[in-house]
Amino acid sequence: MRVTINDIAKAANVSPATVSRAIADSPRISKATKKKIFKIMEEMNYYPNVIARSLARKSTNIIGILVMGTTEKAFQHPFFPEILRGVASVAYKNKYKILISSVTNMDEQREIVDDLTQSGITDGILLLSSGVKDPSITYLKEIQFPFVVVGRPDNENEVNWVDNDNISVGYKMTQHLIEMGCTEIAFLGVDRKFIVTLDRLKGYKMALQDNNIALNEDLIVEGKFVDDTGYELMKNLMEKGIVPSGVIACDDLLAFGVIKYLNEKGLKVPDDVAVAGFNNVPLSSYFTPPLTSVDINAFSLGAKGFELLMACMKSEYKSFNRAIIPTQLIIRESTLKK
Amino acid sequence: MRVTINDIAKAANVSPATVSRAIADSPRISKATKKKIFKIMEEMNYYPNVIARSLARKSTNIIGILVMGTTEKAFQHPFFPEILRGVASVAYKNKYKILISSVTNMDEQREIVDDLTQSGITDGILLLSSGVKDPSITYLKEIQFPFVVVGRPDNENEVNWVDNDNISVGYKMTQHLIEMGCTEIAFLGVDRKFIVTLDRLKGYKMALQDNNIALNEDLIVEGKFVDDTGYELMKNLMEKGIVPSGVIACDDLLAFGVIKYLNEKGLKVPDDVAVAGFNNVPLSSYFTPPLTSVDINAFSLGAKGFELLMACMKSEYKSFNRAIIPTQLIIRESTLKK
DNA sequence: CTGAAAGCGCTTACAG
DNA sequence: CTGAAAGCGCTTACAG
Repeated sequence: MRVTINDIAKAANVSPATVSRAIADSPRISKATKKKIFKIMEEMNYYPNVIARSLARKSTNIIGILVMGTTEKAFQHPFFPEILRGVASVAYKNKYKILISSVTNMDEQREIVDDLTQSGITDGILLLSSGVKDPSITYLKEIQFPFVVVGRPDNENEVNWVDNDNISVGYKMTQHLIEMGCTEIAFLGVDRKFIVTLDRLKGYKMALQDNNIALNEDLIVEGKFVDDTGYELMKNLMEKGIVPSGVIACDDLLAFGVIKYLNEKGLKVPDDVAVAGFNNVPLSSYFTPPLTSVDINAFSLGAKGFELLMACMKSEYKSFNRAIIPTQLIIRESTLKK
Repeated sequence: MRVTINDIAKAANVSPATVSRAIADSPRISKATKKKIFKIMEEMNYYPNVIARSLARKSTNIIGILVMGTTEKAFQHPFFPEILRGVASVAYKNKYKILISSVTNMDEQREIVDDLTQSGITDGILLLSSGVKDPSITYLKEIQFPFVVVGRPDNENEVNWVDNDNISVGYKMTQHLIEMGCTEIAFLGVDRKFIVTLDRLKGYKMALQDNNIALNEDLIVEGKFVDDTGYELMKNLMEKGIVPSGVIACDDLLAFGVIKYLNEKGLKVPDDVAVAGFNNVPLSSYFTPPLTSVDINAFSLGAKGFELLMACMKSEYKSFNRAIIPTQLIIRESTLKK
């Protein structure tokens, strides 16, 4: 049998209440008593049962993370583990545990959100997805359950969220390509289900405008966001007879496919076509040529997201907080035209 | 206030015990009573409190996953999310939840294992690491806590584990390179802390022997397993004046670095040097040239790992089970010498 | 087929 | 500074 708080109480000649208070380091217990209790706990190898504690406290110190993996590739994207590392690092320091669920579609997500919130297992939820019109967000707001979205949601003023400034991210990259002399810049991988891609596109458009470059809708290509379909997207574009001088892909993985296709067509990157991605995956620096990208600081997204969630779980005052994580444009050979 | 089993009992004019049994679909409750109870549960929007249930049942239906991320890069490796997907998929079907912890060293791992096992939060543990002389394994065996290791541990006959046959994996790849005409084959990324690298090395040696190729210890290079240090490892090797005709790297990430270095030195892959990796990361097919690798079926590793763990948590009969997940050699241009 | 009661292992308002 | 008691919301052996 495992040793309980009652065993400790008996051995220490105090009440279970006193042991409980000693563990919680209550100022109402004398130092001497605490010391005695801790000694006995040590000797008897006592560990508090967190389930019992959770039931009594009506709080578990567990948060749920929902990873929306629309495709396998999305889930394999290195930026998820990075966000997770960020969350875990802050959570660990604050004695929180992390329950993880990966979901493949919105319906499944709603089901899991339902379970996680109603079963009493989690104190708060972190949504790693920023789907447009996300039903989970509506629901979580409705039941007033603490949650934070990593990724700006569409109702941004009524939700706690953390994200990069993706408009600025798109702007910076476009500006960079323009400075490299590109005028016909294709923008690949716009996925209307993901706000992040729409924001980056918005930044792209703004940069063109600021540089008096006319917008050519043909250069904007919809497609999956995080996937390895860059090859096909580029192929489709060029088979329409369009050969841009620069290509911005919404994710590095797409950019790799783009470069592969260009290589096959005998076009040189960056001299014939400059190519850039976003999210700065670890391999971008090893690609041939090394890929220009934007580091989104996924670790910080996760860490900050958890901080917001903690605030949200603790505070009795309702508010909607947001946090913007800075990004860095990482210029590599793939856009450095001679 | 949330609605409890007692509220349902009152509304249905039965005892809480009956409601509890109805939820558990006990055959001892009449169909009529069940129907009445379910209807009321629905109406009152009742969800069982899993914490209370866990306390009463002394079992939580939560498993803990420990990801050993010795380096950031290791954690970012696409094969972790893939394993996780596999675990999650089977866990979800069986109504298990997943608690995830990432640890950066063995001491931290022990601490977390301690917490996870003693606090009563998890019913079983999945270790995603196969460190040599892992203290957590020793401990888990000692306290007889249900656990499974993904990756063959050194005391393989006293532990439940799932893994690929990494000796065979190393053998297959080496054999392939030999068939491509390579005789001087370098083997990069042997990390004595990771059994998987030692096993692959063993397969390499066996293949050489079977083909009557003398082992040249200079061609075996120790290094980090999952990291982007391939460039340096290859550089060190060649600066000793060694130019192999084939290179096998213990992970695709290393192989990418190797190819980058070879490119810089003006050596053609595969014609001058054939290069292969392991683990078949998503980008391997997009690399220039596309990289020969071995698919380890990470999803299956995870799924099977969880199955073993379930068996281990449920069975009253002690046994040590293992599962071997098949692998596929994926031959791409990087080793296809003309 | 159903219920009363004890129990899971904690916490905490109340009382002293 | 400490304790007795009630309570968190379930489950289950026992009894009928």
